[in-house]
Amino acid sequence: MATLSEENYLKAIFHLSKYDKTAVSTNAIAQKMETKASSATDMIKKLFEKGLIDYQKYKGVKLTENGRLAAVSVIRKHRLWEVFLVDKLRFSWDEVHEVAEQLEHIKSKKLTRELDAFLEFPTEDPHGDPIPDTNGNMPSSQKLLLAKVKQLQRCICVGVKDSTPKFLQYLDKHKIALGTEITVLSRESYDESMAVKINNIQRSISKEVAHNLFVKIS
Amino acid sequence: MATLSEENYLKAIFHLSKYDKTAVSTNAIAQKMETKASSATDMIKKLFEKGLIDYQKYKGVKLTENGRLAAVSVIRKHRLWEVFLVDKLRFSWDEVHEVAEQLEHIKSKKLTRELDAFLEFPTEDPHGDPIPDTNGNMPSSQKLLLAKVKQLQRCICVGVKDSTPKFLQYLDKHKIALGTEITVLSRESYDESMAVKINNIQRSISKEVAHNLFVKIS
DNA sequence: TTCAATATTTAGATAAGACTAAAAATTTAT
DNA sequence: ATAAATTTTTAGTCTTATCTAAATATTGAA
Repeated sequence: MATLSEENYLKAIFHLSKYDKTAVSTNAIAQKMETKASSATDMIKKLFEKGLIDYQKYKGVKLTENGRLAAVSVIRKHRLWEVFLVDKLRFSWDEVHEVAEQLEHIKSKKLTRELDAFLEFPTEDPHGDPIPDTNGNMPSSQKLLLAKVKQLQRCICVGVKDSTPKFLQYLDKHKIALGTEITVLSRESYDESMAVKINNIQRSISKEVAHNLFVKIS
Repeated sequence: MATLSEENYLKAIFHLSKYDKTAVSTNAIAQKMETKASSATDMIKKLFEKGLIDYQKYKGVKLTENGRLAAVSVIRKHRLWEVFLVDKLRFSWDEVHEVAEQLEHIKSKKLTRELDAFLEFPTEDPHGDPIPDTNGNMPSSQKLLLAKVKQLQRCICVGVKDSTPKFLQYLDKHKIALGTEITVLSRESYDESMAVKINNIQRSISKEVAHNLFVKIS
Protein backbone atom coordinates (compact mmCIF):
# COMPACT_ATOMS: atom_id res chain seq x y z
CA MET A 1 0.00 0.00 0.00
CA ALA A 2 1.43 3.35 -1.06
CA THR A 3 1.91 6.26 1.35
CA LEU A 4 0.36 9.65 0.72
CA SER A 5 3.61 11.02 -0.63
CA GLU A 6 4.16 8.00 -2.88
CA GLU A 7 0.66 8.41 -4.29
CA ASN A 8 1.36 12.05 -5.11
CA TYR A 9 4.57 11.17 -6.92
CA LEU A 10 2.82 8.42 -8.91
CA LYS A 11 0.14 10.89 -9.93
CA ALA A 12 2.77 13.42 -11.00
CA ILE A 13 4.59 10.80 -13.09
CA PHE A 14 1.31 9.70 -14.66
CA HIS A 15 0.38 13.23 -15.64
CA LEU A 16 3.85 13.95 -17.00
CA SER A 17 3.87 10.85 -19.19
CA LYS A 18 0.30 11.25 -20.39
CA TYR A 19 0.71 12.80 -23.81
CA ASP A 20 4.18 11.51 -24.25
CA LYS A 21 5.19 7.89 -23.90
CA THR A 22 8.88 8.62 -23.22
CA ALA A 23 10.51 8.36 -19.81
CA VAL A 24 9.95 11.16 -17.30
CA SER A 25 13.00 13.02 -15.99
CA THR A 26 13.91 13.53 -12.36
CA ASN A 27 13.82 17.30 -12.80
CA ALA A 28 10.36 17.23 -14.37
CA ILE A 29 9.07 15.25 -11.40
CA ALA A 30 10.77 17.56 -8.91
CA GLN A 31 9.27 20.59 -10.64
CA LYS A 32 5.76 19.12 -10.71
CA MET A 33 6.05 18.17 -7.03
CA GLU A 34 7.50 21.58 -6.15
CA THR A 35 10.45 19.93 -4.47
CA LYS A 36 14.17 19.44 -5.12
CA ALA A 37 15.67 16.97 -7.57
CA SER A 38 17.44 15.18 -4.73
CA SER A 39 14.11 14.55 -3.00
CA ALA A 40 12.71 13.23 -6.25
CA THR A 41 15.66 10.85 -6.60
CA ASP A 42 15.02 9.55 -3.08
CA MET A 43 11.39 8.85 -3.87
CA ILE A 44 12.22 7.34 -7.27
CA LYS A 45 14.37 4.76 -5.51
CA LYS A 46 11.56 3.91 -3.17
CA LEU A 47 8.98 3.54 -5.94
CA PHE A 48 11.43 1.40 -7.89
CA GLU A 49 11.97 -0.88 -4.86
CA LYS A 50 8.21 -1.30 -4.65
CA GLY A 51 7.95 -2.23 -8.32
CA LEU A 52 5.82 0.78 -9.20
CA ILE A 53 8.20 2.31 -11.74
CA ASP A 54 10.93 1.20 -14.13
CA TYR A 55 14.11 3.10 -13.47
CA GLN A 56 17.71 3.25 -14.59
CA LYS A 57 20.04 5.86 -13.14
CA TYR A 58 20.17 9.01 -15.26
CA LYS A 59 17.66 7.52 -17.71
CA GLY A 60 14.37 8.69 -16.24
CA VAL A 61 11.37 6.68 -15.06
CA LYS A 62 8.26 5.02 -16.45
CA LEU A 63 5.29 3.65 -14.55
CA THR A 64 4.96 -0.12 -14.43
CA GLU A 65 1.48 -1.59 -14.84
CA ASN A 66 1.12 -1.67 -11.05
CA GLY A 67 2.31 1.92 -10.82
CA ARG A 68 -0.14 3.02 -13.49
CA LEU A 69 -3.00 1.30 -11.71
CA ALA A 70 -2.08 2.94 -8.42
CA ALA A 71 -1.88 6.38 -10.07
CA VAL A 72 -5.15 5.95 -11.93
CA SER A 73 -6.91 4.80 -8.78
CA VAL A 74 -5.97 8.05 -7.06
CA ILE A 75 -7.06 10.07 -10.10
CA ARG A 76 -10.37 8.20 -10.19
CA LYS A 77 -11.04 9.15 -6.57
CA HIS A 78 -9.94 12.74 -7.14
CA ARG A 79 -12.37 13.21 -10.01
CA LEU A 80 -15.28 11.44 -8.31
CA TRP A 81 -14.88 13.70 -5.28
CA GLU A 82 -14.82 16.74 -7.58
CA VAL A 83 -18.15 15.67 -9.02
CA PHE A 84 -19.51 15.20 -5.51
CA LEU A 85 -18.37 18.64 -4.42
CA VAL A 86 -19.91 20.40 -7.42
CA ASP A 87 -23.07 18.33 -7.88
CA LYS A 88 -23.98 17.83 -4.23
CA LEU A 89 -22.22 20.43 -2.12
CA ARG A 90 -22.52 23.71 -4.00
CA PHE A 91 -18.80 24.07 -4.77
CA SER A 92 -17.91 25.86 -7.99
CA TRP A 93 -15.54 24.23 -10.45
CA ASP A 94 -12.64 26.48 -9.49
CA GLU A 95 -12.88 25.58 -5.78
CA VAL A 96 -12.78 21.80 -5.87
CA HIS A 97 -9.18 20.96 -6.65
CA GLU A 98 -7.59 21.66 -3.28
CA VAL A 99 -10.15 19.66 -1.32
CA ALA A 100 -10.08 16.79 -3.82
CA GLU A 101 -6.30 16.68 -3.37
CA GLN A 102 -6.98 15.61 0.22
CA LEU A 103 -9.99 13.38 -0.39
CA GLU A 104 -8.25 11.39 -3.13
CA HIS A 105 -6.06 9.67 -0.53
CA ILE A 106 -8.88 8.17 1.54
CA LYS A 107 -8.48 4.41 1.47
CA SER A 108 -11.71 2.43 1.24
CA LYS A 109 -12.77 0.36 -1.73
CA LYS A 110 -16.36 0.45 -0.56
CA LEU A 111 -16.34 4.24 -0.22
CA THR A 112 -15.19 4.74 -3.80
CA ARG A 113 -17.65 2.19 -5.12
CA GLU A 114 -20.61 3.66 -3.25
CA LEU A 115 -19.66 7.25 -4.05
CA ASP A 116 -19.53 6.33 -7.74
CA ALA A 117 -23.03 4.78 -7.50
CA PHE A 118 -24.37 7.74 -5.49
CA LEU A 119 -23.17 10.09 -8.23
CA GLU A 120 -24.77 7.80 -10.84
CA PHE A 121 -21.51 6.66 -12.43
CA PRO A 122 -20.23 9.92 -13.92
CA THR A 123 -17.70 9.64 -16.75
CA GLU A 124 -16.26 13.15 -16.48
CA ASP A 125 -15.30 15.51 -13.68
CA PRO A 126 -16.51 19.15 -13.55
CA HIS A 127 -13.63 20.24 -15.82
CA GLY A 128 -14.51 17.66 -18.47
CA ASP A 129 -11.65 15.31 -17.57
CA PRO A 130 -12.46 11.61 -17.93
CA ILE A 131 -13.00 9.50 -14.81
CA PRO A 132 -11.16 6.17 -15.05
CA ASP A 133 -13.31 3.10 -14.38
CA THR A 134 -12.68 0.46 -11.69
CA ASN A 135 -10.23 -1.33 -13.96
CA GLY A 136 -8.20 1.80 -14.60
CA ASN A 137 -9.48 2.43 -18.12
CA MET A 138 -10.14 6.00 -19.22
CA PRO A 139 -13.38 6.55 -21.14
CA SER A 140 -12.16 7.76 -24.51
CA SER A 141 -13.41 10.99 -25.98
CA GLN A 142 -13.01 12.77 -29.30
CA LYS A 143 -12.39 16.17 -27.79
CA LEU A 144 -10.04 18.65 -29.41
CA LEU A 145 -8.75 22.13 -28.62
CA LEU A 146 -10.95 25.01 -29.74
CA ALA A 147 -7.84 26.36 -31.49
CA LYS A 148 -8.05 23.44 -33.94
CA VAL A 149 -11.66 24.01 -34.99
CA LYS A 150 -12.21 25.06 -38.61
CA GLN A 151 -14.07 28.16 -39.74
CA LEU A 152 -17.87 28.01 -39.61
CA GLN A 153 -17.90 24.81 -37.55
CA ARG A 154 -20.13 24.48 -34.55
CA CYS A 155 -18.81 22.76 -31.45
CA ILE A 156 -19.63 22.21 -27.79
CA CYS A 157 -17.36 22.97 -24.87
CA VAL A 158 -16.49 19.66 -23.14
CA GLY A 159 -13.44 20.38 -21.01
CA VAL A 160 -10.49 22.56 -20.07
CA LYS A 161 -6.79 21.94 -20.45
CA ASP A 162 -5.83 24.62 -17.93
CA SER A 163 -7.90 24.06 -14.79
CA THR A 164 -6.45 26.81 -12.62
CA PRO A 165 -9.02 28.94 -10.75
CA LYS A 166 -7.93 31.95 -12.83
CA PHE A 167 -8.93 30.38 -16.14
CA LEU A 168 -12.09 28.80 -14.73
CA GLN A 169 -13.18 32.14 -13.33
CA TYR A 170 -12.50 33.77 -16.71
CA LEU A 171 -14.82 31.22 -18.32
CA ASP A 172 -17.51 31.78 -15.67
CA LYS A 173 -17.30 35.52 -16.21
CA HIS A 174 -17.80 35.11 -19.94
CA LYS A 175 -20.58 32.57 -19.50
CA ILE A 176 -18.65 29.70 -21.02
CA ALA A 177 -19.42 26.39 -19.31
CA LEU A 178 -19.34 22.69 -20.20
CA GLY A 179 -22.09 22.23 -22.77
CA THR A 180 -21.91 25.79 -24.11
CA GLU A 181 -22.19 25.89 -27.90
CA ILE A 182 -19.51 27.79 -29.79
CA THR A 183 -19.55 28.62 -33.48
CA VAL A 184 -16.24 29.58 -35.03
CA LEU A 185 -16.86 32.47 -37.41
CA SER A 186 -13.33 33.30 -38.54
CA ARG A 187 -9.71 32.94 -37.53
CA GLU A 188 -7.20 35.77 -37.40
CA SER A 189 -3.81 34.50 -38.48
CA TYR A 190 -1.95 37.55 -37.15
CA ASP A 191 -2.51 36.84 -33.41
CA GLU A 192 -4.21 33.43 -33.71
CA SER A 193 -7.36 34.82 -32.13
CA MET A 194 -10.77 33.72 -33.38
CA ALA A 195 -14.13 35.38 -33.86
CA VAL A 196 -16.84 33.16 -32.40
CA LYS A 197 -20.53 33.21 -31.57
CA ILE A 198 -21.36 32.15 -28.02
CA ASN A 199 -24.92 32.28 -26.67
CA ASN A 200 -25.83 34.16 -29.84
CA ILE A 201 -23.36 36.90 -29.08
CA GLN A 202 -20.32 37.51 -31.25
CA ARG A 203 -17.00 37.82 -29.46
CA SER A 204 -13.30 37.39 -29.97
CA ILE A 205 -11.35 34.59 -28.30
CA SER A 206 -7.61 34.95 -27.74
CA LYS A 207 -5.02 32.37 -28.69
CA GLU A 208 -4.42 31.65 -24.98
CA VAL A 209 -8.05 30.81 -24.36
CA ALA A 210 -8.50 28.83 -27.59
CA HIS A 211 -5.54 26.64 -26.64
CA ASN A 212 -6.95 25.77 -23.23
CA LEU A 213 -10.53 24.91 -24.07
CA PHE A 214 -11.54 21.44 -25.26
CA VAL A 215 -14.55 21.09 -27.53
CA LYS A 216 -16.38 18.38 -29.42
CA ILE A 217 -17.63 18.96 -32.94
CA SER A 218 -21.45 18.90 -32.86
CA MET B 1 -2.78 24.08 12.42
CA ALA B 2 -2.54 20.66 14.03
CA THR B 3 -0.98 17.68 12.27
CA LEU B 4 -2.90 14.44 11.76
CA SER B 5 -1.18 12.84 14.73
CA GLU B 6 -1.77 15.85 16.95
CA GLU B 7 -5.45 15.78 16.06
CA ASN B 8 -5.66 12.12 17.02
CA TYR B 9 -4.04 12.76 20.40
CA LEU B 10 -6.38 15.70 21.08
CA LYS B 11 -9.35 13.50 20.27
CA ALA B 12 -8.05 10.77 22.59
CA ILE B 13 -7.58 13.26 25.43
CA PHE B 14 -11.05 14.68 24.85
CA HIS B 15 -12.67 11.27 24.99
CA LEU B 16 -10.72 10.28 28.08
CA SER B 17 -11.73 13.41 29.98
CA LYS B 18 -15.34 13.34 28.86
CA TYR B 19 -17.13 11.86 31.84
CA ASP B 20 -14.45 12.84 34.24
CA LYS B 21 -13.16 16.34 34.70
CA THR B 22 -9.83 15.30 36.26
CA ALA B 23 -6.52 15.36 34.42
CA VAL B 24 -5.74 12.56 31.97
CA SER B 25 -2.67 10.41 32.64
CA THR B 26 0.13 9.75 30.20
CA ASN B 27 -0.49 6.02 30.40
CA ALA B 28 -4.19 6.40 29.64
CA ILE B 29 -3.35 8.42 26.54
CA ALA B 30 -0.72 5.92 25.44
CA GLN B 31 -3.17 3.06 25.87
CA LYS B 32 -5.93 4.82 23.92
CA MET B 33 -3.48 5.67 21.13
CA GLU B 34 -2.06 2.13 21.16
CA THR B 35 1.43 3.50 21.57
CA LYS B 36 4.09 3.68 24.28
CA ALA B 37 4.06 6.06 27.23
CA SER B 38 7.30 7.65 26.02
CA SER B 39 5.66 8.51 22.70
CA ALA B 40 2.73 10.02 24.55
CA THR B 41 5.11 12.14 26.63
CA ASP B 42 6.75 13.42 23.44
CA MET B 43 3.42 14.43 21.97
CA ILE B 44 2.24 15.94 25.25
CA LYS B 45 5.21 18.28 25.16
CA LYS B 46 4.39 19.31 21.64
CA LEU B 47 0.72 19.97 22.40
CA PHE B 48 1.74 21.95 25.48
CA GLU B 49 4.13 24.09 23.40
CA LYS B 50 1.24 24.84 21.05
CA GLY B 51 -1.03 25.87 23.92
CA LEU B 52 -3.50 23.07 23.29
CA ILE B 53 -3.18 21.39 26.69
CA ASP B 54 -2.29 22.33 30.26
CA TYR B 55 0.51 20.15 31.51
CA GLN B 56 2.75 19.70 34.51
CA LYS B 57 5.27 16.89 34.61
CA TYR B 58 3.89 13.79 36.31
CA LYS B 59 0.53 15.52 36.90
CA GLY B 60 -1.35 14.60 33.73
CA VAL B 61 -2.92 16.85 31.11
CA LYS B 62 -6.10 18.80 30.48
CA LEU B 63 -7.29 20.37 27.24
CA THR B 64 -7.17 24.15 27.07
CA GLU B 65 -10.10 25.92 25.44
CA ASN B 66 -8.18 25.95 22.14
CA GLY B 67 -7.38 22.27 22.52
CA ARG B 68 -10.98 21.45 23.24
CA LEU B 69 -12.14 23.36 20.18
CA ALA B 70 -9.61 21.57 17.98
CA ALA B 71 -10.69 18.17 19.34
CA VAL B 72 -14.39 18.92 18.97
CA SER B 73 -13.90 20.15 15.42
CA VAL B 74 -12.40 16.79 14.48
CA ILE B 75 -15.21 14.94 16.26
CA ARG B 76 -17.78 17.08 14.46
CA LYS B 77 -16.31 16.11 11.11
CA HIS B 78 -16.05 12.44 12.10
CA ARG B 79 -19.73 12.26 13.02
CA LEU B 80 -20.96 14.23 10.02
CA TRP B 81 -19.09 11.86 7.71
CA GLU B 82 -20.60 8.88 9.55
CA VAL B 83 -24.06 10.27 8.85
CA PHE B 84 -23.11 10.76 5.20
CA LEU B 85 -21.84 7.19 4.86
CA VAL B 86 -24.96 5.66 6.39
CA ASP B 87 -27.63 7.99 5.01
CA LYS B 88 -26.24 8.49 1.50
CA LEU B 89 -23.81 5.69 0.72
CA ARG B 90 -25.41 2.51 2.02
CA PHE B 91 -22.86 1.84 4.75
CA SER B 92 -24.11 0.06 7.86
CA TRP B 93 -23.45 1.55 11.28
CA ASP B 94 -20.73 -0.96 12.10
CA GLU B 95 -18.72 -0.12 8.94
CA VAL B 96 -18.38 3.63 9.19
CA HIS B 97 -15.84 4.18 11.92
CA GLU B 98 -12.67 3.25 10.06
CA VAL B 99 -13.45 5.42 7.04
CA ALA B 100 -14.60 8.34 9.20
CA GLU B 101 -11.24 8.12 11.02
CA GLN B 102 -9.66 9.15 7.73
CA LEU B 103 -12.27 11.65 6.55
CA GLU B 104 -12.26 13.56 9.86
CA HIS B 105 -8.84 15.01 9.04
CA ILE B 106 -9.81 16.68 5.76
CA LYS B 107 -9.21 20.40 6.15
CA SER B 108 -11.81 22.62 4.53
CA LYS B 109 -14.21 24.88 6.40
CA LYS B 110 -16.45 25.05 3.37
CA LEU B 111 -16.55 21.27 3.00
CA THR B 112 -17.73 20.77 6.58
CA ARG B 113 -20.28 23.56 6.31
CA GLU B 114 -21.73 22.29 3.04
CA LEU B 115 -21.72 18.66 4.14
CA ASP B 116 -23.67 19.66 7.25
CA ALA B 117 -26.24 21.49 5.09
CA PHE B 118 -26.43 18.61 2.59
CA LEU B 119 -27.22 16.24 5.45
CA GLU B 120 -29.82 18.73 6.74
CA PHE B 121 -27.99 19.62 9.94
CA PRO B 122 -28.09 16.30 11.79
CA THR B 123 -27.64 16.43 15.58
CA GLU B 124 -26.59 12.81 16.09
CA ASP B 125 -24.41 10.30 14.30
CA PRO B 126 -25.61 6.77 13.39
CA HIS B 127 -24.64 5.51 16.87
CA GLY B 128 -26.67 8.19 18.62
CA ASP B 129 -23.64 10.30 19.58
CA PRO B 130 -24.21 14.05 19.51
CA ILE B 131 -22.69 16.12 16.70
CA PRO B 132 -21.06 19.30 18.05
CA ASP B 133 -22.17 22.51 16.35
CA THR B 134 -19.90 25.02 14.59
CA ASN B 135 -19.06 26.67 17.92
CA GLY B 136 -18.05 23.39 19.52
CA ASN B 137 -21.16 22.96 21.64
CA MET B 138 -22.63 19.49 22.05
CA PRO B 139 -26.41 19.22 21.75
CA SER B 140 -27.42 18.03 25.21
CA SER B 141 -29.48 14.93 25.70
CA GLN B 142 -31.10 13.16 28.62
CA LYS B 143 -30.00 9.70 27.65
CA LEU B 144 -29.15 7.06 30.25
CA LEU B 145 -27.89 3.48 30.23
CA LEU B 146 -30.54 0.80 29.84
CA ALA B 147 -29.04 -0.75 32.99
CA LYS B 148 -30.38 2.22 35.00
CA VAL B 149 -33.97 1.94 33.85
CA LYS B 150 -36.53 1.03 36.52
CA GLN B 151 -38.92 -1.93 36.32
CA LEU B 152 -41.99 -1.48 34.11
CA GLN B 153 -40.64 1.66 32.46
CA ARG B 154 -40.76 2.12 28.71
CA CYS B 155 -37.82 3.66 26.94
CA ILE B 156 -36.42 4.22 23.45
CA CYS B 157 -32.98 3.25 22.28
CA VAL B 158 -31.05 6.44 21.42
CA GLY B 159 -27.39 5.44 21.32
CA VAL B 160 -24.60 3.03 22.15
CA LYS B 161 -21.71 3.37 24.57
CA ASP B 162 -19.71 0.58 22.93
CA SER B 163 -19.62 1.24 19.20
CA THR B 164 -17.40 -1.64 18.14
CA PRO B 165 -18.62 -3.62 15.10
CA LYS B 166 -19.12 -6.65 17.33
CA PHE B 167 -21.67 -4.95 19.55
CA LEU B 168 -23.37 -3.16 16.65
CA GLN B 169 -23.74 -6.44 14.79
CA TYR B 170 -25.17 -8.05 17.93
CA LEU B 171 -27.82 -5.30 18.02
CA ASP B 172 -28.60 -5.70 14.32
CA LYS B 173 -28.98 -9.44 14.78
CA HIS B 174 -31.47 -8.93 17.59
CA LYS B 175 -33.33 -6.19 15.75
CA ILE B 176 -32.38 -3.44 18.16
CA ALA B 177 -31.81 -0.11 16.41
CA LEU B 178 -31.97 3.58 17.29
CA GLY B 179 -35.65 4.29 17.92
CA THR B 180 -36.51 0.77 19.04
CA GLU B 181 -38.86 0.76 22.01
CA ILE B 182 -37.85 -1.32 25.02
CA THR B 183 -40.02 -2.07 28.06
CA VAL B 184 -38.21 -3.26 31.17
CA LEU B 185 -40.24 -6.07 32.70
CA SER B 186 -38.02 -7.14 35.60
CA ARG B 187 -34.44 -7.10 36.79
CA GLU B 188 -32.50 -10.11 38.00
CA SER B 189 -30.19 -9.08 40.83
CA TYR B 190 -28.15 -12.29 40.67
CA ASP B 191 -26.48 -11.60 37.26
CA GLU B 192 -27.80 -8.06 36.67
CA SER B 193 -29.62 -9.23 33.57
CA MET B 194 -33.06 -7.82 32.72
CA ALA B 195 -36.22 -9.22 31.22
CA VAL B 196 -37.48 -6.83 28.54
CA LYS B 197 -40.07 -6.59 25.81
CA ILE B 198 -38.71 -5.55 22.41
CA ASN B 199 -40.91 -5.44 19.31
CA ASN B 200 -43.56 -7.18 21.39
CA ILE B 201 -41.28 -10.13 22.08
CA GLN B 202 -40.05 -10.91 25.56
CA ARG B 203 -36.30 -11.52 25.89
CA SER B 204 -33.49 -11.38 28.40
CA ILE B 205 -30.76 -8.74 28.15
CA SER B 206 -27.39 -9.39 29.77
CA LYS B 207 -25.59 -7.00 32.08
CA GLU B 208 -22.97 -6.40 29.35
CA VAL B 209 -25.56 -5.29 26.83
CA ALA B 210 -27.59 -3.23 29.32
CA HIS B 211 -24.47 -1.29 30.24
CA ASN B 212 -23.66 -0.38 26.66
CA LEU B 213 -27.04 0.76 25.36
CA PHE B 214 -28.27 4.33 25.88
CA VAL B 215 -32.00 4.96 26.11
CA LYS B 216 -34.37 7.82 26.72
CA ILE B 217 -37.43 7.41 28.94
CA SER B 218 -40.54 7.77 26.76
C1' DT C 1 7.67 6.01 57.11
C1' DT C 2 10.24 3.68 54.12
C1' DC C 3 10.79 0.69 50.40
C1' DA C 4 8.82 -1.73 46.51
C1' DA C 5 5.79 -1.29 42.68
C1' DT C 6 4.11 1.62 39.25
C1' DA C 7 4.01 5.69 36.36
C1' DT C 8 6.43 9.07 33.92
C1' DT C 9 10.16 11.20 31.76
C1' DT C 10 14.71 11.37 29.49
C1' DA C 11 18.23 9.81 26.35
C1' DG C 12 19.43 7.90 22.34
C1' DA C 13 17.99 5.31 17.94
C1' DT C 14 15.16 4.58 13.74
C1' DA C 15 12.37 5.46 9.43
C1' DA C 16 10.09 8.62 6.13
C1' DG C 17 10.47 12.52 3.59
C1' DA C 18 12.49 16.66 2.89
C1' DC C 19 16.78 19.75 2.41
C1' DT C 20 21.87 21.57 1.06
C1' DA C 21 26.19 20.93 -0.87
C1' DA C 22 29.15 18.37 -3.45
C1' DA C 23 30.25 14.67 -6.73
C1' DA C 24 29.35 12.22 -10.93
C1' DA C 25 27.10 11.51 -15.35
C1' DT C 26 25.09 13.32 -19.43
C1' DT C 27 24.19 16.76 -22.85
C1' DT C 28 25.32 20.81 -25.48
C1' DA C 29 28.13 24.03 -27.72
C1' DT C 30 32.15 25.43 -29.73
C1' DA D 1 36.25 16.06 -29.45
C1' DT D 2 36.51 18.34 -25.56
C1' DA D 3 35.09 21.80 -22.29
C1' DA D 4 31.17 23.99 -20.25
C1' DA D 5 26.60 23.69 -18.77
C1' DT D 6 23.08 21.01 -17.10
C1' DT D 7 21.07 17.09 -14.94
C1' DT D 8 21.16 13.55 -11.71
C1' DT D 9 22.85 11.21 -7.84
C1' DT D 10 25.16 10.80 -3.35
C1' DA D 11 26.34 12.08 1.32
C1' DG D 12 25.09 14.06 5.27
C1' DT D 13 21.54 16.85 8.06
C1' DC D 14 16.81 18.01 9.82
C1' DT D 15 12.00 17.21 11.53
C1' DT D 16 8.14 14.33 12.96
C1' DA D 17 6.64 10.51 15.17
C1' DT D 18 7.81 6.45 16.76
C1' DC D 19 10.62 2.98 19.68
C1' DT D 20 13.73 0.74 23.69
C1' DA D 21 16.21 1.14 27.75
C1' DA D 22 17.41 3.62 31.59
C1' DA D 23 16.59 7.13 35.02
C1' DT D 24 13.53 9.57 38.02
C1' DA D 25 9.19 10.63 40.40
C1' DT D 26 5.03 9.18 42.60
C1' DT D 27 2.09 6.01 45.01
C1' DG D 28 0.86 2.57 48.08
C1' DA D 29 1.55 -1.19 51.34
C1' DA D 30 3.75 -3.15 55.24
